[in-house]
Amino acid sequence: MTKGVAFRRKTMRDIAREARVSTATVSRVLNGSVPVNPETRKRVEQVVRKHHFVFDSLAGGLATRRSRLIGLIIPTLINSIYAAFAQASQAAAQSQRYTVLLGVSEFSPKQEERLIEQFIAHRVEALILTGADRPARTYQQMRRNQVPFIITWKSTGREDLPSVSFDNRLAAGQAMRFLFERGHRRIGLICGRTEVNDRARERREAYESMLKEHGLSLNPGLVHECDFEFEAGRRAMQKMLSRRAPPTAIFCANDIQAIGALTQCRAAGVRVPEEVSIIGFDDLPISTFVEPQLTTVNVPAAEMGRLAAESVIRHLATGAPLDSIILPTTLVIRSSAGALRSEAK
Amino acid sequence: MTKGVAFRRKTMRDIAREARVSTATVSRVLNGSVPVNPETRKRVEQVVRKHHFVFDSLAGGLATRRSRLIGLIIPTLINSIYAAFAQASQAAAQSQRYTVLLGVSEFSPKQEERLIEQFIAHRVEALILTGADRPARTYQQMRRNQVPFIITWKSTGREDLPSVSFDNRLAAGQAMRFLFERGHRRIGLICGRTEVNDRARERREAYESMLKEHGLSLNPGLVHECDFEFEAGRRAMQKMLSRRAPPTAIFCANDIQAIGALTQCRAAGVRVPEEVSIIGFDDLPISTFVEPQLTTVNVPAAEMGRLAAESVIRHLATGAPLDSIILPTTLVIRSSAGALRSEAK
DNA sequence: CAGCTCCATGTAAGCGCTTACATCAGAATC
DNA sequence: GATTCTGATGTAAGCGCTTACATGGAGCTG
Repeated sequence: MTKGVAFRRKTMRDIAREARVSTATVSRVLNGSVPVNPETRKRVEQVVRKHHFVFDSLAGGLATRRSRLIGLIIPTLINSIYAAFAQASQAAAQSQRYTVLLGVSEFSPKQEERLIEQFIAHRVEALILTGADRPARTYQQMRRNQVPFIITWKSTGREDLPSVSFDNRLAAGQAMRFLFERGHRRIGLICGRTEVNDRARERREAYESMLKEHGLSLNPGLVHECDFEFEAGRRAMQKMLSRRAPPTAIFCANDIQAIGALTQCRAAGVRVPEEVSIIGFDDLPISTFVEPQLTTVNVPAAEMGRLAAESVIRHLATGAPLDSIILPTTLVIRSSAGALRSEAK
Repeated sequence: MTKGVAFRRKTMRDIAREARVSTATVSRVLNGSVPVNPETRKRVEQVVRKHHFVFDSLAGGLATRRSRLIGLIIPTLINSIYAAFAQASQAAAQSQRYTVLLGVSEFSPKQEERLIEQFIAHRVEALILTGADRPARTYQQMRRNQVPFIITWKSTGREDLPSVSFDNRLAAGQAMRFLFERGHRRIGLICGRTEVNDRARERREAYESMLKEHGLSLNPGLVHECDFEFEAGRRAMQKMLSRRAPPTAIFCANDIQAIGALTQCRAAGVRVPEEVSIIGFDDLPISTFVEPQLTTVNVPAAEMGRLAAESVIRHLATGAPLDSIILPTTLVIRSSAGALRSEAK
């Protein structure tokens, strides 16, 4: 592996020497910005190819103050809805010759802050973030360093916090409305941990305010916050079912937990949707491959990822302001939720 | 956003001036390598904090020829087994102060090659790759640029292609052996596209050679290659079931397709495992949340991701050779596969 | 007290690019 | 033929770090 002499990659200087031009000309050929005599160009290109010259983005970035790097920070990849989002972002960035730095915060603001600082040190040109919930210090850090950022998965409604998202409240409302319209009143909620997840918080708020709207009081025993794991959803459902008056419907603020809940019903011999309706959130591909098929709220994860990257790149290229986008969500009615049966209440 | 004057981040020079030391001393304080007088150190640290100085990795990398960047290239994030792998890699890199460049190749060697070149331009210190199937040119490109790489998800058995993986053949063999031991002889295979996926190829080879070992001839109608989608698995199963003599067992080379297959059985009223046994591969979290629970081969995705990153970083730090690791896999017996019933044959 | 060590710090030359500015040959103008 | 213009190219000063080497003062030694 190690040669006798220290290894040195070819530099533009080497290319320049061999092509008998200056490094400036090599740079011009490579960037194709300024016109270069076709003969010279050809000569340079030949030498570049001959030596498999690879441009040094570190040096280039240092000189131009443009790294062609974008930072993407998500809370987890385990929930495949974020994976779909990340993949779409990466693809969009890639297609514009940007490279993605990936950070997984694991729902920890500390961890996220560390990632952001690290990414800024690497001179990312922009950041794509999940949710808006972070200390003011973190926002200052980005502003101070003039790093544009865009928030995803949560619509901020604030000029100074541009976002590409859907409306979590509205989306959760679609699910809850469905249940109310079908006659359900004793409705449980299973959702993510609201103290570290503002998307879950908004969905929970929608749940609570819809209850209030219908003159129902909040029953804390009907609300379970837990991790994004099938097993957590299952356990939450188990607790709900063991109540003297179990809910007739459950709104799960994500499909992972919904599938956990569904599984528990099956294990407990509780029929879905006859005895209890379950409604999910995300519309994961798996949701049509469980029994019964999951009624859920479709969220445009991939589109959001793509748009976030495109929008931030457009901003970098044109200086156009980063404005917020709100994408629609749709309730996908399948079989896991239905009308309240008389015998259930 | 835009100030009157062009924005300039604080540089080490600014810090040096204000702390009345040279940039060399600032650098020494920041890196903590060379001893610095405690008073001087404190003074510098104060100024650093006061101005929220952020180190410039581009400049630092240019000077040291070490970017603290690692490239991670996977075929997809949609199959959550790769997501788990990627997340573990990222976490391990993060914990050693490395940053991950993420590339998703979508099973395209062209795309992968582009990513690799781009990553080399960004001066990644190492690459973590999926599978060993790529043109010699791509390997040359990495070697020419002295970028160490490690192959994952496939054990190469070659010194010059270090890998952190499990043995796909062995693992697939575990599944097949289980079926043989339970009396199955007409066994179908559903797997990924072997022309773009050498992991799938190895699993298919194991399937074929186990058939041969048992004196069985390969029936092409019993083999389906398709994408990593539930729906693709479902369709493949549909075709199998519509045969005049459907297989009594199916080996699915990944859980996604296995779950698709399972779903199709349910839809077609074919009981699993009574009428047909289904065995998966990956042991995704979802596999215990489907009905019946999936018998599958557990692969150490997260551990592999972590080890790949750690091993490559150790190599960078110590120069220790990158040697290959083979991790064990285990067959997890649940309910979707069972003994051949007499009436089935 | 000359000579030596040792430690903390400074000096300055890069790292591999970009780009403002200078240069220069040839074409065009008068 | 002198002047001006134009287009292609070169020159060289950075970009913000690191680090080999130089420096200089303090503390020892004999």
